[in-house]
Amino acid sequence: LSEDEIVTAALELSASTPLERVSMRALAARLGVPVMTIYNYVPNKAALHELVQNRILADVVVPTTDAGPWDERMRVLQREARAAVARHVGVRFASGIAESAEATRLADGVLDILASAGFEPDDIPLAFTALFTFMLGQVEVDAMTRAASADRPVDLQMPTGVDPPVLDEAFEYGFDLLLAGLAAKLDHSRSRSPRR
Amino acid sequence: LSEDEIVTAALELSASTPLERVSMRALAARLGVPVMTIYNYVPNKAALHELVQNRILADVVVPTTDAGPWDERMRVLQREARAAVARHVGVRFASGIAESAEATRLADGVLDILASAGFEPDDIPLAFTALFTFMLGQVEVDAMTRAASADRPVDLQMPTGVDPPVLDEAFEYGFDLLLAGLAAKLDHSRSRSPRR
DNA sequence: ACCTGAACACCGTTCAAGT
DNA sequence: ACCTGAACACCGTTCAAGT
Repeated sequence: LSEDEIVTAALELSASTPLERVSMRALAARLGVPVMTIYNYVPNKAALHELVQNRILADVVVPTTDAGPWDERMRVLQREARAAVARHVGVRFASGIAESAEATRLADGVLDILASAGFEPDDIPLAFTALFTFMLGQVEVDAMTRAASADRPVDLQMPTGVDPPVLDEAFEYGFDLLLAGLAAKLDHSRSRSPRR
Repeated sequence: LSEDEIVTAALELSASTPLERVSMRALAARLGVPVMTIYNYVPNKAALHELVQNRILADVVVPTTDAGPWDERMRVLQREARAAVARHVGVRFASGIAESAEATRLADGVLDILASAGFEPDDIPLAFTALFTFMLGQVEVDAMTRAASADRPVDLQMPTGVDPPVLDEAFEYGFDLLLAGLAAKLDHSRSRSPRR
């Protein structure tokens, strides 16, 4: 038994029940070990969730500076991050998002991209938070949609009938709104102080 | 004892522990009744959460059409909705957001505002989802921040150091990015088909 | 009808005892 | 050292029995 096996088993179980409700007992059963054996590898459930989060985000790469214009790099990064989370059906990040080293790595990636784009130092935390907020909401919306279509075929939680197939498009749409707004701020601040 | 008293007690308890972790037993203790008595008024915990959500959102008003330009009405609505949720420390909306009648009312309000602004029918679900996603993320960010500052004074979950005081500013900033982007789409579609 | 005690089927985690 | 059974202090909810 190893930490890796435990994380893998947790992810497997989270395909059929939300990770937050996978019990240590069920996890142990899956692994074929007594419950308390898990505690030799993982101090508690919160730590397990952090390990799972690290695993999920580990292979999201932050595009290097030479990979294109800042907004394209941002788009790629966010798209990949969202996909990595969405790939695991029962995973949600409601709490403790940045106790994980990988989440910090990605957040730093976003900050680097913003810095390389030339944003005013004052704007960087604001821009970061806007992108972070949207991303968090998107992960939540994705999870809600998956939960809804697991229960009943359709019947989404949005009143009009915003269909699930629209969701990828909606992500791009919303994200583009943010990026376009940020690009406009950048032009504006550049035209006011042309040097640097 | 009444449904109202139960909801009130749940909200009171959620000031010190996250609503999702307020137990029926603790709620009963607070009300000074045996646990099972609650079940005469509320079928289960999920229903209770829905009632709480309705209570919280009930006094958020959707600005009427004569209350100003569409983007200003949208700003007021979202600002008020966020404030209503943020007012209750331990409340989060991760799951089942639109089982509540009040949430549906507000969502319909957003859709009406978008329609009154003159968006193309195809854009409305996308614009709605973008705003909804951001709002959901904001509620989550607010809750995370409150949880973090309850445990330890500072030490936020964002890497750089996005301070809590910045949060209101960040909400306006991100929301403005979305609104500005939407306004631009509106201009664009108007200039292409000038009639209507 | 409305109420509620006891019980059921769960939780995460501590702790002491085993090798 | 590593392992783990038993126990503790909880859960939400069902069910049967009370008025």
